[in-house]
Amino acid sequence: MSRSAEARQKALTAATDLLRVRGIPGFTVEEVAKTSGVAKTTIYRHWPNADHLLAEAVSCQIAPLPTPNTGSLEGDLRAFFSAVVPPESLESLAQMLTGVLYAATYDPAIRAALEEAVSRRTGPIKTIIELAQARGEVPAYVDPERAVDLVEGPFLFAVLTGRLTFQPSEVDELLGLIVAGLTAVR
Amino acid sequence: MSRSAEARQKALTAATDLLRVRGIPGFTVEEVAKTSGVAKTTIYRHWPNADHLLAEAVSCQIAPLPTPNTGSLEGDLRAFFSAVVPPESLESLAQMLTGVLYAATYDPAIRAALEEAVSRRTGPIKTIIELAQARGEVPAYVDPERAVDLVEGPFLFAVLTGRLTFQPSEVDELLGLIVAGLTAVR
Amino acid sequence: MSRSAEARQKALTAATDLLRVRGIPGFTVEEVAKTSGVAKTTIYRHWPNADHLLAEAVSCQIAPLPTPNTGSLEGDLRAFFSAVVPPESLESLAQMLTGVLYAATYDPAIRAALEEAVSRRTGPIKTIIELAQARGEVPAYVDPERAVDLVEGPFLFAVLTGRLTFQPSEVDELLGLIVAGLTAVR
Amino acid sequence: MSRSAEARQKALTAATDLLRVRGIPGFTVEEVAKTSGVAKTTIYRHWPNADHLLAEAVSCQIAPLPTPNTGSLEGDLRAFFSAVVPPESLESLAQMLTGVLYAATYDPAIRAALEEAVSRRTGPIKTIIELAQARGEVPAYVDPERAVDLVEGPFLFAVLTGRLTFQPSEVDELLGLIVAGLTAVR
DNA sequence: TGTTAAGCGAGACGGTACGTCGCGTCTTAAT
DNA sequence: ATTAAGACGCGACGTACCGTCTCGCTTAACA
Repeated sequence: MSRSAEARQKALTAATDLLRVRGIPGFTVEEVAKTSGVAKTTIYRHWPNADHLLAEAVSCQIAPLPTPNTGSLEGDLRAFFSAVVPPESLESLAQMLTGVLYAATYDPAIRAALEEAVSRRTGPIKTIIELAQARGEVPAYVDPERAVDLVEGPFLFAVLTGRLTFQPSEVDELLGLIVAGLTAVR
Repeated sequence: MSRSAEARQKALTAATDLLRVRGIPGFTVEEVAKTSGVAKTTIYRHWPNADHLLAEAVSCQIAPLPTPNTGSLEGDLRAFFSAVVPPESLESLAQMLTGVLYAATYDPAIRAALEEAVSRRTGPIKTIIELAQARGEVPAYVDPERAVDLVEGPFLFAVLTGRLTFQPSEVDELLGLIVAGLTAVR
Repeated sequence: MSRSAEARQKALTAATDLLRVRGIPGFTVEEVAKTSGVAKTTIYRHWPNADHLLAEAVSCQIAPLPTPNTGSLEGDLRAFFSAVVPPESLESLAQMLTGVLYAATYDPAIRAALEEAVSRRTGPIKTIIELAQARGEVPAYVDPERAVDLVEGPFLFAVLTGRLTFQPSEVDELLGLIVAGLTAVR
Repeated sequence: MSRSAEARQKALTAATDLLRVRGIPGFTVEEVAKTSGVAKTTIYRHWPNADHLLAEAVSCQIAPLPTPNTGSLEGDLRAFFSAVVPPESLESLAQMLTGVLYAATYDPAIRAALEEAVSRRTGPIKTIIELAQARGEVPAYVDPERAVDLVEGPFLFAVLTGRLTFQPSEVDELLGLIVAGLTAVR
């Protein structure tokens, strides 16, 4: 690994760790520099400002996602969410989510990074929907984009408002409503 | 109005204006003090820190919400959303939302204020659901809490990811899916 | 003493000490802040930048100067220089002098401060010259400004080039030449 | 010219130009490297640090000096100073002088270089003095070193304090006093 | 004439200090 | 007793140069 890439990686790792341990309020370029052994200057050579580093640190905490294919919409979604869910703490998840969502509102580059990260989630979901449409489970007139809103939205809302504990029963209930919405023919 | 209340009001008004004009990144206690003519000290006497002032400034931008009663679930929801929606700019809405959501993750008081604000929205929706259940439109076993997630979530998600322009057709489509989900009997 | 003046004084004292101990290369706003207990921000509230603080620290190391009146030019100058001379180390004197002289070349405000400090020295000398002219020791056509150049210059040059140890014999010799120059009638 | 010498020369030329155009505050190894096309690494291979490069850049702006021989002390000195004087701007002269004088205070190598440059001036002057002593114009007991202080000092002082415009009348006046000091028998 | 080692450019790195911004606290004088 | 005014301590920001460190590539001298 090139010298440059090594420094970058060390900084990013330290940033990710720091983020996990101290959360966004404790996330500081100065601290990242100190713990990583990478000079602050170098960090700023790789990221234009603290928020960008934060965004990448958040983004690289999002695991790569599977695109299950169980044969039914409900099975696929259930598989997807059971694969995705479990962060150590929902609160720190909420904090990171909101922190980055916020930063994205005033920085186009962060917004772009966020979109990329989001699409890593929405992509599989869209595929799931389209497979279901191919099978006839979901009517063809349903716009997959909106379907994604319907699938992701309720979970996001529940997490951000702190009203979801991600107990299986809750997830089941939500998924049931969502699947019903998608499969009902009108 | 008491002298104290007057200062508080002036500060809050200035804060709200500042928030609207410059957004969260430009929202500063120092600036609020300057534009309002209220001393910084005084502001800190009324709010424990900047985020609390911000939270209140955001919260008082949220208009009081109606609880429509059109006789059908779809009608009620449509009425509700058409009454609520369109702020000047979706972007500034997203910014304020994320900003406060973020602040709420590390400050319990703000979290409480946020919950209060959120419940001003979720309350009417819950009522709408319960009315629909009373009419038999929505099965009784549906937990109104989860129903609220289903109703609010998709819109929030679409707004935060910048994928909703709130054109009537989009809103219709989403509402269609949501209503289908809620009314389907399984 | 007002709070503000107190902070200023503490910073200035620390700056002066630091300058004496570590010289100009070790003179740092950050260090002044640390040793004085005055916040860096506050230092910058009192001085526009590091050089200005430096200039003041130097300037306040220059003791107030007497204007002797012994009745003869040579006696006056001898008294003046014997009162002024002995800094702990000629090297640190040279360093401070050159440092400030240099800073003055690119900063008008420092130049002004320097001029003030210089005039604290040139003033008494000019007076000495004028007294000597009144007594007839020095011809009337001699411009006191030039006379000051003649009096101060050789010492400055010798100090800056490190060729003066300020042994009495050296000083005597220089003063002898200077007095001769001033008193000769042409 | 060897490849190495060529790079050295290019760097030095660029340094000199940069110094003339932007003065010491704008004098930067980085900028020298950029404008000269010589890599920073190479520059550091030729000079141990920025100050040494600066010193050499200054030093090579000092023209070689004549040792006039007009037959009289006053004539010689007048010839010497008229040959030397007028740089484009006295201010930039003062800046370079003070800058190097300052650097010399904390770096022995620069001090040595400075001494060399200074001696290029003091040498001729000393010769002038000694010739004058041989002719009997200047008493034998005068130490040529001190005489040099007397000759150079006033001009240096006047330049550094910005009180000399080098108009002929000023120079004449100073020279008059200096010559008087040197030739007076006591 | 081919080989090799010294020297070069390019450019990132660790580091120190800079000067700035905003926070939340504190003091003082006026209302 | 509460306010306006404004300085303060603090922590982090992002920047500028410093002097160092690989890295390939050139080039000149030696085999």
